[in-house]
Amino acid sequence: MIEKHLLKLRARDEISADEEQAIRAAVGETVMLPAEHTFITPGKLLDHSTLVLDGIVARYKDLSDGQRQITELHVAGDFADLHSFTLQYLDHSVMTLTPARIVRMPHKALAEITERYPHLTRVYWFGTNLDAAIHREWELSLGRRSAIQRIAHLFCEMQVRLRIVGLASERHYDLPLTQAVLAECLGLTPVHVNRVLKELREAALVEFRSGRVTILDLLGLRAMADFDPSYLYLERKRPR
Amino acid sequence: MIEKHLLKLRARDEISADEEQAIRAAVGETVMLPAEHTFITPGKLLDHSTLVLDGIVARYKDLSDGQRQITELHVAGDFADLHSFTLQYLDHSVMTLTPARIVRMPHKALAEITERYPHLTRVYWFGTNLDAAIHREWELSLGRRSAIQRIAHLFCEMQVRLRIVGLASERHYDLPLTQAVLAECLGLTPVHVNRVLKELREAALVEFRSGRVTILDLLGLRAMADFDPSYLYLERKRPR
DNA sequence: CGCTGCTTTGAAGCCCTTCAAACCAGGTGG
DNA sequence: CCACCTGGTTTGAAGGGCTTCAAAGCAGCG
Repeated sequence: MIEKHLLKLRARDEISADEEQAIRAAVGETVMLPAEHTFITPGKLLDHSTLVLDGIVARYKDLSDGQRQITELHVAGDFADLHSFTLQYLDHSVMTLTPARIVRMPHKALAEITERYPHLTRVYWFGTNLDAAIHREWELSLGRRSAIQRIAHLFCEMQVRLRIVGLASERHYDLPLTQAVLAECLGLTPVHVNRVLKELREAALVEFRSGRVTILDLLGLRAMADFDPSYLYLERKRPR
Repeated sequence: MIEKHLLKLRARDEISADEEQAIRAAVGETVMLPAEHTFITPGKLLDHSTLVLDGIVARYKDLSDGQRQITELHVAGDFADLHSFTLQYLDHSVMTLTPARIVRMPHKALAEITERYPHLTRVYWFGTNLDAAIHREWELSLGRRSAIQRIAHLFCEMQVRLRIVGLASERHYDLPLTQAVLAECLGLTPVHVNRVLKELREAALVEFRSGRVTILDLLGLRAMADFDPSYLYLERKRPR
């Protein structure tokens, strides 16, 4: 059930059998959420965090004129809102983009983990810092990368993140999003996303069709995007 | 010495005298850094975090073509890199924009805090999550706000953050940055920042001259920016 | 088989960039 | 005490990347 979450954690640190057991004990029952469903809104007091088992989930912020910016995509194995444990309420919304399976971890259970499992606490603190690192990389994309670079970069990021949890190969993965949703991730209009996808296709770098990404030239795509995966913290520099 | 740091913490949570003492005991000597000095580079293993006492510090990321995006500004009272405690190395650089006074907190000392002061641990975890919230708001600015809105928003944010630590009044604060640095925060060119600053001045919303911000119309400025300070988590919804 | 939501394409326009140069203030040295 | 230098600011003109508006094409589905 939480296998993908464990895969994600173990890609960055050792997780003992004890710790694994603590995690398993902390989560509730599996819940199915429909697509396009906003299940966290800004300012609402929260008493649990949401672990994604399946499907794609987005954090987003709205402007008062209705414009929307997605600030991070979440996939199987991710907590969508682990930061609500310390923040209590969030500054953004969280919604499903596809139908999704989730489990909830009560903040009470998280509090117990922080009392009894100091290493696991640091692993989860690390987890929220990894989300922040992804935010920073998106700031760089939104601020300085061209449209074609932004799209290429997003496809590179998702390939790495999905690969960790066994949902991507070197060349393929499912990403069942519309071009309008991509536009909301990338600070672009749907029309322009469409045009740039065509460019990427014609440059034989990557194809995005019916919710599936096919990478035609991984190195070329990474070069186009100026993609450096180190912000995903998969390299362990030194064991503690 | 760390008074502004305590002001920042106490704006969001209670800090006991014991905890205050623990913080004071954890920091080393005051160090002066010159302006324009990059003191943290990506990938470098770190054994301490940096608390800013004075001056302005920036986190930034570079593209290989030399373009730079500042991902967050830090002011007196902020940790510039508290997240390095769990991350060990960073995905970005950190530099002084002005001469700065800092103190270092060894990760060893932070580790002891996490063992002996569970509440203070959560306060610091909260602190890194607050940085992430600022990153998200900047993603929204970079992705969806116009140039004039971005600048207005940054001035609103800095007014609130500096006010907390006693460095801003309702209408004035020092922000000794060049227009080129603002451009690197906002994903714009220096030329365009200049033009938009003129617009804001002529609209009688805000003036930025010789490193000082004068807000002429706070409500108008906030309306222009679609500024909502709740992402800075100054509202305590419920005591724990 | 027509509806619905998504994708694709075209044409026009604007926001911001690029390139270039003038302006200005503060600091330095003759 | 002014001439000079330097880094930052300001302004102009031209261009381009992305948006806007509009409509056609297309695939899945009841």
